[in-house]
Amino acid sequence: MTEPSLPASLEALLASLNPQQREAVTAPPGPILVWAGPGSGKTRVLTYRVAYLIAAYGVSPWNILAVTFTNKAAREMEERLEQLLGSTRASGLTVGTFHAFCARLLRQEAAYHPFTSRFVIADTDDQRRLLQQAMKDLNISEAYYPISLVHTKISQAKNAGLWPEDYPQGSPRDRTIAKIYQRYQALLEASRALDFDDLLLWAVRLLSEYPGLREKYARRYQHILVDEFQDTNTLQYHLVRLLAQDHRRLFVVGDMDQAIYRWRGADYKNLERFQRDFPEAQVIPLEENYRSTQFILDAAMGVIRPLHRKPKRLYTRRGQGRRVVVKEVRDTYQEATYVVETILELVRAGEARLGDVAIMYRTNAQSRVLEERFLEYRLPYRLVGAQRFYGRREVKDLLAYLRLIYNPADESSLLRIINVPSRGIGMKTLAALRTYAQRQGKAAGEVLLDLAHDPDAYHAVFPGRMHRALYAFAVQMKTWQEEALGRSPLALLDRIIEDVGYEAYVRDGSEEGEGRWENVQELRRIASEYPPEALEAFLEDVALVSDQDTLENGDAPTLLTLHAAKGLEFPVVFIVGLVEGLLPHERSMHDPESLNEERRLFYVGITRAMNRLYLVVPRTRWAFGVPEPQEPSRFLKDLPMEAVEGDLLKLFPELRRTTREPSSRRSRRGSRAVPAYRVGMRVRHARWGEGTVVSVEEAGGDQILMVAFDGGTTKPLLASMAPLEVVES
DNA sequence: CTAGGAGCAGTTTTT
DNA sequence: CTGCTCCTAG
Repeated sequence: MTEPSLPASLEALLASLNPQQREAVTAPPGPILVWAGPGSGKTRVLTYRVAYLIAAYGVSPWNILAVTFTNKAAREMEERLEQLLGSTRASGLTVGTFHAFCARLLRQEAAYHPFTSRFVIADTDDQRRLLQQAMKDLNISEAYYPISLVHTKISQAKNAGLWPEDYPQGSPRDRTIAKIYQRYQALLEASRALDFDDLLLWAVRLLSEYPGLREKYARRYQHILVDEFQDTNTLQYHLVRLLAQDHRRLFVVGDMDQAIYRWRGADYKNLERFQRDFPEAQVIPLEENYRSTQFILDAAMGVIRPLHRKPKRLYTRRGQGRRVVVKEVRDTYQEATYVVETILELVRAGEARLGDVAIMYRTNAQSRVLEERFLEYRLPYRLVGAQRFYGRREVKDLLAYLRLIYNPADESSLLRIINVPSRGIGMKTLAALRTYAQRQGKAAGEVLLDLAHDPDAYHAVFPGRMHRALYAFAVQMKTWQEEALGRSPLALLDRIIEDVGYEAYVRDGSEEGEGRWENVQELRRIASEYPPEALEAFLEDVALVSDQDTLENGDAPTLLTLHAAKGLEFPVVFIVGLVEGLLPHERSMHDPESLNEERRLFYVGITRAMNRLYLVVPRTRWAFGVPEPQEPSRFLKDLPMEAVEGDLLKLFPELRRTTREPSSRRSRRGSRAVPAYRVGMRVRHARWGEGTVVSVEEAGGDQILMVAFDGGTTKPLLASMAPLEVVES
């Protein structure tokens, strides 16, 4: 490509970037890896990069694919580009999550897979249901193979790109899981449903198996950009590589320290894989932080420090700012009170508005106590979490109706609502229907449609009472399906609510019933945003909503998990429940890699804060109604004392001594830090000469090393004390 | 077939 | 303390 000529508007835009950002935005098309620290303006860089490609190189938006981590991020990028380029020049761009992109591809290319374009996306509930069914079919006991375990195993296999026939057959257990996996896939296929992982798995299969198809997409997407690359999984990486391997115009942005989705198959090693597959890639770091004040960055560096050989540098020009507050409280109730009272103080002092504040926690369950306190104080709040809404029974019921109308083969939706509200179709009737359907090789929903069409033919199949109950429902279903064409999702929804008497069913006079009815209204509101004929889009969107997508604008504090906080920023951040067992979570404590991930999660939380950061430690937590004493999180010990005020020393009296020791690891800032030693490193000792580190044991913030010196002796050494330097890492 | 009660098990993070 | 499954009586 020739040297681009720039419109004046773009010149001005580039002038607003720092040199590293500008380098990333204007780098000649090719493989590019941007190492973006927190708050370094990576969203801006991504957006401007797209704008630059369009404006400077004349690339058509049609030829650009940008993969974002959430739908919200996709929407924001589109809006920003429209502002930058005008809606005409920005239109035609493909932006979205991996899942959304794959779903679109699979609808487009229905000829290449067995699902037809009218497939539904199986959510976690559906997956459980189908797994249950699969195991029942195979006579496998849930006692030995808990659904959750089987689900995890299968999901992991899929995310590694393994089909049932590829599943490792090592142990008897593996063979059993492979069998379940196979049956589960068959059930999905019969329901014309794909689970979340299938979207990726099938997309990658089609692109790998059909070179023509791959070329078609690779030719269309001449430029590919991927955000949050450290959290891509193997399949996603394959997908990107399939599309970019020829033209190699692949722009990825990532930060290993923010890798927090290993548990769902993400692998930050994809960053290394990328550099191996695209050795000519230009690597551009974004180092300056524009978000946080220095004390907050110091805290972040302290926490992430043990994961690095070399200390990580994060710097800002925003000044030191206020110290990070560490607060010890008696229990989670006092914790909630502290959070609310502190917010009120900040607001009263004019230091923050309600909407500036975020409260982050490790597990969703922790939000409850906080919510209660907000209600008590009559303070508004925003709760982030898609499951919170879309997981509700009434919402799932109504969506199941819509899904069934869209795809009558959708067995789990049928099972869900065929007797909700109850219409006399019980276990017996249902069993008869399913047995018959199975014998006919049809889906139960399709049998029902047929029954509605020709009831007389079924008198021999279903005895009197059964026939009547099934027929009544079948007719409704058929009517809805005929009406679905040309109707808007909202109109259809209203029709269903009306026909089945869903309002009376939900509003049983209780307060809870009113709450559920409100949820129905909220679902109607969401549906109302879709035009006629948009049932498919509506169903797909609600299936793929991310937590962040539910974050609305408004002047109220935000409650969210640390995972959901990724990519966001807030002037004031509280991180609550900083105790052993929650952060790090007890289920992550026994595996070093998971433990590191918990540490990164804390790092992500800290780096969301712009001006004020509060870390709260409740010393008691109620588990199953019983008080449990809590130990403060081990990660707090890594906070640099100078950046912190409050109860840190009260929580860890032993830190007091350590600070005074000039030779200790946590010595004064600015003095040479002791490196984090790792097995295999080459080191030089003042007395013993060079050697290799053969083992490392973490010990109270220090390391005990065994070093095999080249002279033949092996010595134990304390990292902070020994006159050691690293020769080669 | 439904409703209601007793008894039970269980808490990570999410597309 | 919850939310679920299982069981029994109408």
